[in-house]
Amino acid sequence: MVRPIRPILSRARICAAALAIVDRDGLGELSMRKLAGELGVQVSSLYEHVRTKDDVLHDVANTIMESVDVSAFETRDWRHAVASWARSYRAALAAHPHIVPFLAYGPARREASLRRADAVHGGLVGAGWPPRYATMIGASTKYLVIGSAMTSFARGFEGEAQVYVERYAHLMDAHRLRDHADTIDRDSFELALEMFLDGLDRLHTRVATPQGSVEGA
Amino acid sequence: MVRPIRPILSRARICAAALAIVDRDGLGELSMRKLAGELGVQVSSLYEHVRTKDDVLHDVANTIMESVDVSAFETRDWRHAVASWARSYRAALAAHPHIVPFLAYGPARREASLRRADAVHGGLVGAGWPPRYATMIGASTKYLVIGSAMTSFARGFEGEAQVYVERYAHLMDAHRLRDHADTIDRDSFELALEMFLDGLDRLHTRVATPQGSVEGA
DNA sequence: ACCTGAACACCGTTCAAGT
DNA sequence: ACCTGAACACCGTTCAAGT
Repeated sequence: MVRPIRPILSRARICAAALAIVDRDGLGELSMRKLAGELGVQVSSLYEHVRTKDDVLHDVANTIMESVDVSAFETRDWRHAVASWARSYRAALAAHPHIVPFLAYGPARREASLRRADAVHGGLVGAGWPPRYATMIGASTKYLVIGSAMTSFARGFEGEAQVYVERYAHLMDAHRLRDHADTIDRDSFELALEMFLDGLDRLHTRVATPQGSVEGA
Repeated sequence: MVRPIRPILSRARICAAALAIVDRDGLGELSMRKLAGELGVQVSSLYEHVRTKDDVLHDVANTIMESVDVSAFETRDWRHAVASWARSYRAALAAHPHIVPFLAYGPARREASLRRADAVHGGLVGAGWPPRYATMIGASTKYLVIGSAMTSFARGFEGEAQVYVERYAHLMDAHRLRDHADTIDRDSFELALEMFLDGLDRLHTRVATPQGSVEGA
């Protein structure tokens, strides 16, 4: 292998390669040695650019979180904003199911997450929600998205489906079953979101301050 | 060390010791060697009783899931049943926060989980919900519990809190902050649950079959 | 500055051997 | 049946050394 004049490695290249491995092989299959191998480099070279494996995963998680769209909070339609944020959030996780456990587990001190949280909170307060409720609505919505992502994407990598396949093998094949599970998951998420928003709608008329009024921090 | 006449090890003892380590040191700190060490035994002895480390963790997860109370579904008050199931479920996870990532990630083919799922589904159908809605309500509630457990218990082991502590060190100490975070999490969970149930209440009057009528499987 | 090669202290799991 | 001790093929991370 020819020694390159310019550096092979960079933080961004390492992050991209790590995401590719996680997406392809799963979170448990990511190792620094494999990562180095795919980049055509020795393991220890990675440590010139990243502090630790955890560091790499945080980078990956940050990248994914950056694709979550919170722009709808710039309007005053809080209901639509929460719904579109939640759907965008869920879609971002669905695009990289294998990393969800890390993303959900790790503390939310990732920059991208904090910035999104600010947008959500600000948007809700701007729409008349008291700050305390804005915080709770943000947290609740996150629960729904994370919970949905965890339980639905976790399924199917191994388990559950097989149980039903064995039991009802004559009824439907695995492929149809997987599609069915995906539909149930999406529908359940949408139902929860709609019911939650319906409930909030009625609460809003009781607790919201008139729009435009100033709220204490 | 004296060689005992009767067996030292058993599946139950291994499971109990594993849970103790996970609760005390965290999921990442559980290793077969440490487990063996605490049981006063060599690593390889464990493999006489369990097939794999994953096997041990599934046992632990099953134990925890067995403490979830679904007895409220024996009544016809579906709203109270869902609420008390959700709270019991969340409490069970709160009692063993470190294992939540495993519990949430692993496919739900654990026996205890499946039996609970049956009780929930049956109870909702008995209360007049069409089977399709019963499935979705069960899934949605699970999302909320898992999401709440993941995001709230994940925080605090490292991260987030520290950020605020550094920033607002003069405002409050870490202890008060942790309490505050716990309160926010509980309140957010309760808000989401109430709003969800409020939404469902109105839906119920539109889609439910008269109680006592027979539903197709 | 960037990468190498060897080493350290760990893993989960297996297996022949002892009692 | 139950446990031991050694081994295998892995980990993440460090560090002196090369260019």
